[in-house]
Amino acid sequence: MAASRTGPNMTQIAKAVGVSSATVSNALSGKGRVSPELVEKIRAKAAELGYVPSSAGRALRTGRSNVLGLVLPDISNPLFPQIAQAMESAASDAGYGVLIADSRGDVTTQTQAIARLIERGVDGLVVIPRRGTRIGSVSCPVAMVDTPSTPGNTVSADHWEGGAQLARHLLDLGHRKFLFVGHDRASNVQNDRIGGMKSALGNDVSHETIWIEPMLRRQGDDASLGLLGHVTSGVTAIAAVSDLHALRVLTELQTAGIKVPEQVSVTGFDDLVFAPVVTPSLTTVHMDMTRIAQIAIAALTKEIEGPRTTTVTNTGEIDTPEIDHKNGATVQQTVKADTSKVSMKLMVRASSGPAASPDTQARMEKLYNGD
Amino acid sequence: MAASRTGPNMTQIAKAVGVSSATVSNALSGKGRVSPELVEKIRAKAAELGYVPSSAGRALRTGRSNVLGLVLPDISNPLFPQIAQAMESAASDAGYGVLIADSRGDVTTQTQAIARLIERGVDGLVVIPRRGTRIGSVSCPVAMVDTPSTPGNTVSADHWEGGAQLARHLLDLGHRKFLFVGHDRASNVQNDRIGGMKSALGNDVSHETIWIEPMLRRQGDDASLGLLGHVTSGVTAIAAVSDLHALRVLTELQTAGIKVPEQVSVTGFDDLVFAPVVTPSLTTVHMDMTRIAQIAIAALTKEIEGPRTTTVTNTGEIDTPEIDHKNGATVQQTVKADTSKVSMKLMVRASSGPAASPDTQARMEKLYNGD
DNA sequence: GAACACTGATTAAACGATTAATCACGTCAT
DNA sequence: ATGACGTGATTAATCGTTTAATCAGTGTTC
Repeated sequence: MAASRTGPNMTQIAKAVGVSSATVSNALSGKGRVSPELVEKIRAKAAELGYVPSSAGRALRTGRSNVLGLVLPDISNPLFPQIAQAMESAASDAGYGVLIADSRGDVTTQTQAIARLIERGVDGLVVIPRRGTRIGSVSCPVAMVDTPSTPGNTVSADHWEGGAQLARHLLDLGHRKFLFVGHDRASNVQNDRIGGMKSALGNDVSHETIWIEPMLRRQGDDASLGLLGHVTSGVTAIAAVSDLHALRVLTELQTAGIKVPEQVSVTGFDDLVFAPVVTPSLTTVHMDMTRIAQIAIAALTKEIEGPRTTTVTNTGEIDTPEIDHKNGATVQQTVKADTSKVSMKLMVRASSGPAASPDTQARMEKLYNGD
Repeated sequence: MAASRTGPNMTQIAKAVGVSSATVSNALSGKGRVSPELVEKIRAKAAELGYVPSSAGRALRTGRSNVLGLVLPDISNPLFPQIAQAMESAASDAGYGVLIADSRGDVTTQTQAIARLIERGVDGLVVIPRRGTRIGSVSCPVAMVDTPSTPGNTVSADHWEGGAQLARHLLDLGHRKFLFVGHDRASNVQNDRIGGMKSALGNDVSHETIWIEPMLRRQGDDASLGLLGHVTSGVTAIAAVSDLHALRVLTELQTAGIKVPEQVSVTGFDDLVFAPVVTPSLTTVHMDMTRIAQIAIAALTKEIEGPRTTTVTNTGEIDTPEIDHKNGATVQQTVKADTSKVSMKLMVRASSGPAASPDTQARMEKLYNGD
């Protein structure tokens, strides 16, 4: 039950062409000194035989697998498809494969998942941490994607500024009484988003925040959020920290007979796949995952291909100046080494509209309640 | 810039304990003949030094990478998280890692993605094909996950039977006029689901099918589905082929002031993450992805670890009888070698209810239209 | 014309784990 | 006592690629 390799290897090509295997290696990689004609001949023979380099052999020799690990907090997160797609694409462009690991929302599992990836020999990790978990020291470069306010973050969307944009949009529409809907107090992302929204509000604006997760835990998964009460007391804008929760809000309001956006505006975050297809389509804030992924991958590959070989062995300089000439291929943008944030994009759709005046509101309410 | 391995290797352990590296290998793998005391000593030393086996070295020698490739039609598919999670989990239990590849909905890209995975040395592939694409011959075992009616399918949910279950549920509630909402005529999955639903209907039941994708192409992405017309003409049950489309239907109806499920029942498929959290919560049909993944992975690992080493070299027997004693670890259920289907589970929630009688319906309609 | 540089190729040694073949040694039966 | 056998370990080859070191030529230069 030995190695079940199918195709030919370098030695076979070498024999077929009549040269040494080193020459084949040099010809195919373009590294050593090989005459142009020979390069062409070797290329042709390799193609003819359907040669596929053995990643195992290469990995063993070079010490690099050209595979990155993607550690996800909870794959069932609806934002995950976007993340995975963007990361896979960026990694693929940079010549890397992506090995996934799901931490199922659990910190212990996350640690195990990371360990498994390391054992598989990944060259680096992209970690989207569970609720701002710190990652213990690992033996390979790590890029964290969380929020700018998380220590150790490498790159992320500027959730705060995205929140501010959204709030300004709602302010412009005349809204002065806000309800923020969060899921989980411990989430850095959610706190940033709500913080950003609050920061844009003036003194004449009132706001309140409710958290879904504790409500569900107390009252069961199908608990009502009691939005009707808030609407009756004058709230005209409900901003959820995710489209998923915005959807919950939207349908709860619609079932209660409240018109969106005529009576209440509803907004979300993330621009999930369903945001444009619901009625009314959801005003939300879009993350440029493609760019985030590019930056994360670029930061990682730079560190992998750069000088600092292992963990923290060398104490001295941290600067890595002379390595930007070789990767003129994929990501052109400058990549801030330390931590960078990518701005979000407001997507104005149909679920946000002018604030109803208190009069209008009272009238409509009467219409619906008193039949 | 040589290999940047961090930890110790077998030779170092061997030296530290005072034995040969072969003994270390045997001790850690439990394969050769090593005295129990020595095994313990080697184990201890390995743990002490923090030994992590080199997957590259092992892969090179054994010819197996212990990595599987997961080829997805379109990562942005909202069902993908479930798939990826289930596959990762099943693969991980079987000792395999999962390398992802996105084909971005394109057949050419899919071929390239598969090629990249092969180059990375995957031991097998799980392919969720784009619209029943046939996979060209590849040099490693492949498990296809599509529909039972697709040739070459390995395992899938029994979409047909799931559709039948759902239709029976709606029939039991008294519905006699159905509207099916599909997205794309070319999808095997969607055809199976609709076919299954139709198969359960009797002669006294009328039904019609609309397809979203052509409508969007003609009228733009925010096109209305014109559901109001169907409802006016007596449809009481609208069954979409996916929760995503069911959500579209639901919110369009709600916006039009039609009560769900009082006037119209709405159902979906897939039990996507938002299905339980919208109001009314969505009646849908759940896929047992965990089981599907287990079967797919088991089929794959069986073929990988089994006798048939490469592609189609041997013409004779396809039976592989004597290899079921060694995998008594993870998946206990018997795995049908050829093609197997996993039954779906009806999730009855709030969006489906008793059919309104024609009278009731007319009355409610009057109430809403004539105010 | 001899030292020298340059070019285009080869040699051989890794990388780390696995494993068939072998060996030393003690036990046991004949 | 001698050959057979079993046990616990070692030896050495192998997987396929990369690369530093080396080498044989061919011009070049003073």
